[in-house]
Amino acid sequence: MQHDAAPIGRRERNKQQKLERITAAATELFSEHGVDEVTTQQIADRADVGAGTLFLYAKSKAELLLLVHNVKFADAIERGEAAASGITDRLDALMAIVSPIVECNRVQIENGRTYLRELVFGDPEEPHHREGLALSARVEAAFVDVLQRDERISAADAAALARAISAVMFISITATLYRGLTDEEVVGVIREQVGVMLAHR
Amino acid sequence: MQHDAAPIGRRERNKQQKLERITAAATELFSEHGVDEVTTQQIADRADVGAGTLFLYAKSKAELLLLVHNVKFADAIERGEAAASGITDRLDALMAIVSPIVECNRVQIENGRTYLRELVFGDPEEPHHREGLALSARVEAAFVDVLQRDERISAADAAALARAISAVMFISITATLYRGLTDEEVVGVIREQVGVMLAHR
DNA sequence: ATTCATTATTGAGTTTGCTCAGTTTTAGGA
DNA sequence: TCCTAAAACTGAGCAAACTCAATAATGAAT
Repeated sequence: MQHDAAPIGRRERNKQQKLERITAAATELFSEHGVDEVTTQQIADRADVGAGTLFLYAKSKAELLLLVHNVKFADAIERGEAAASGITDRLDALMAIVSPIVECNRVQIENGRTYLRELVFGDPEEPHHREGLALSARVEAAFVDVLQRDERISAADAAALARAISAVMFISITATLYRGLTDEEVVGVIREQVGVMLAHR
Repeated sequence: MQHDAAPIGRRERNKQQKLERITAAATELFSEHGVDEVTTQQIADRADVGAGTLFLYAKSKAELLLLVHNVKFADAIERGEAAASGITDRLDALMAIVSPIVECNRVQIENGRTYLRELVFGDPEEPHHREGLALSARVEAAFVDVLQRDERISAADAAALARAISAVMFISITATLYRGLTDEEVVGVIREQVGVMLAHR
């Protein structure tokens, strides 16, 4: 055996396994109980690592949530991009991107809110945070793509509009004001605002 | 003496004085060191009350910041409203409301970010939070006022646009991405987005 | 003035995210 | 195989927001 040319020793393999156990533990516990109801100790226990070890793999509990939730966010974006490409109406296409994102951040509403909060307010130097920001950028790029189908909209204007749409989406998903609404109602609130932005264009 | 008809006994007076001491202590310490660098113990000490007493007057450290910062926010809004009323151009008028708000939340950037974060993510049942939300509503109303000067914009559209502008303002002030910008640059970023929203209207 | 129910205050104690000094494990050279 | 430096791991301990059982102050009724 061991015909593996890659420099992967026991050490590297162990690290990888630990990261996987931690990720799995955090994913399960967060989605079952919500991020606020889970202690880092519980995660460490289930991952079978020391309490301190956790923080070698993610610098904070928030980073741990980013690590876990980025996967779901990325999936939602992918679905949205695919859906949008098949829709000609601009507003409908934009909302096809928005919808899965709203949904994915409201499956466990506390987690979604905390995730987005961390994305805006957390430390952007941390690796999982960076990945989350990259995903956000990808969403804006998708908005720009749709907006640019209309050649009357300049690149600069499309970029500004995409930013504004992102801001509206963020607030509509996270604000406590909208906590009681259904996913569809939140999407409706966003659609209304985006619709007005596009009016006469 | 004591020709005061109001039912204000020693008890009520003491409570009022304590609240004032706490408010003063929090205001001074927060603005001098930033909310994250101040402990509730320090505030209690300077206000000359027990550590537990603090939480009878504000349910959390965040509520304490809301209590303190609401005053500055209200002042900024007032100035903005006054300035906007003397400006005919719609975009300029909107930005006259935005500018003081951006400024006031960037005097001590950490406090401004935490304040706005708490406004969106905190417990809206708490009294000082409610007041903050009322101030936010007042800002949106001011936006609506300006937008409604153009009778081609329906009431519903004005309300939707006002919400969107608020969202853009929130993100532009708080996002870590813009941390390095000057106040003027942040205002510029907002102006660009609001300008595009209003284009062709 | 005395009693006493109500309200306000207190600070020691709890919880929990996170740190760090000490220990164990690994890889590779002699 | 043994030695050693570097890397990884650990859990006791720290800090700080917040709680709560015990205590004190208040004011109305007698």
